[in-house]
Amino acid sequence: MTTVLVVDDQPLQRYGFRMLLDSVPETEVVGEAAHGAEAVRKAAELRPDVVLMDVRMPGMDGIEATRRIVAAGDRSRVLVLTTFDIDEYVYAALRAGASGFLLKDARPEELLAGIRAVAVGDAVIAPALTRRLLHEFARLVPPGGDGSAEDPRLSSLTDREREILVAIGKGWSNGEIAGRFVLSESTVKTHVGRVLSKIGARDRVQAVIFAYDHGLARPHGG
Amino acid sequence: MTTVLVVDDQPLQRYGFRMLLDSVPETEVVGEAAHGAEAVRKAAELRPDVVLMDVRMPGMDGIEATRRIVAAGDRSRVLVLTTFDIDEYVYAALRAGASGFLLKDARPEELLAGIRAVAVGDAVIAPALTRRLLHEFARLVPPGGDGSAEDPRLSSLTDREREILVAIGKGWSNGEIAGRFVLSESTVKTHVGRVLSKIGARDRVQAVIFAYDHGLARPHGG
DNA sequence: CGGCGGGTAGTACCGCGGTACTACGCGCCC
DNA sequence: GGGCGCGTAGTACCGCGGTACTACCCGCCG
Repeated sequence: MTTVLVVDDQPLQRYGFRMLLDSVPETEVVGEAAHGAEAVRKAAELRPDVVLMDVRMPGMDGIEATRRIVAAGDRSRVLVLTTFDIDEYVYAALRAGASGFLLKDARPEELLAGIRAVAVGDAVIAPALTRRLLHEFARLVPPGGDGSAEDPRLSSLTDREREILVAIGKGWSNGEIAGRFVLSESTVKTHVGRVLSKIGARDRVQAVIFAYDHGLARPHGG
Repeated sequence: MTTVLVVDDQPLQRYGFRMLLDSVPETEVVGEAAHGAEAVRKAAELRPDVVLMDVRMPGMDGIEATRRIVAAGDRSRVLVLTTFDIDEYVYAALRAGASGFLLKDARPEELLAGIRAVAVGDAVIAPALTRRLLHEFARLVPPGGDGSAEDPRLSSLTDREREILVAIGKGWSNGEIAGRFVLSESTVKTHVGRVLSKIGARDRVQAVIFAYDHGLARPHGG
């Protein structure tokens, strides 16, 4: 038996969910909440297996409520529902720790399957959203090692030049690079010049951008 | 009617898929391939709506075959199947352009639902994999704009300064920024100087790095 | 042997970038 | 009114960065 907390500011919507979930033996609605604050409170009190969370609500929205419920660490999984598949909602919800994201136009069996999956620790994403999520994901995953053809400009760099480019990507000045690599600044300048010419960059600023775009430099966040 | 090309090195496995897919009216297996090279060839020849692709195969593997089929641009969608949910497979497959990734232990209706979704342009991920994918995704998605506390250095920037920082992140020179923003170069220098001082960067190179690390500049790939 | 790619190093030149400082118009608020 | 934040603009200065060109050493290969 999977216990569910239904969060939505529209009573009729909550009623619909309750009818659906209580109509099957495996799920049971143990509570309802009309806004984020109430959701957080009831989640802590009722400790449901799954929280069915609407995004758009007056006061505290579903994203913030999700963040707090997940942060509370009561093992409740949050399945976010929304009418609109706005990208920001999806990313924000996932970052907030949601275990799933479905559209309200999902068929009943899809919703039930989603709740089942979430309840056992899996995650679900509406197929229509998955496509964009994957596209975004592929863009974010660092290239390399997966066999995809490397940019010819990158391949044209010698090992040394690649090191120099990485160093540029760290924000080091020519003098700093010379120091760390135990080289003369003249040599560094020679390398830098060759790197810029090979990758088609006008100056080291564009080289940094190139390095980031090609995975030679990685965000260190914060 | 959805046409499907089944790719697997094991004849018995192909037989199973064909039986399943031909047992329902909405899908039809129009061809089979035993390895990557054959898959690429037959995909170009038969132009199926969906390619059901095994990962592990002798010779050209499913990933490389996926890459080539997608690159061919024949509008065939690739649904990758594997027995093992090795992370690298998933990421590599998605980067290769696969529209979906399912485990072979999926229930028949799940597989059919997956093919349906892929055929109409959506994407599917096995729930068990989705969880890890989301976790990874949340890690990769840059902070900012989603409610999480923003870096105080970033918040201290005025709107104008933020625009300037973005422009720096594009690799523009002061002169170019002045031209595009219709400003004098002096003004740009003033802004740049303030930006550098506020974010604690020594020069515009480090500003670019800051911009990337904080999601103000985004890779444009390639 | 000679040639070539790669790494190292130097000199000379110039311009963009960054800093310091001043200045003014504007909207806002006490 | 006076102050303040913000955006705008200017002048002056200097140094790092980028370019052009030359040069030498090393390992490899035809």
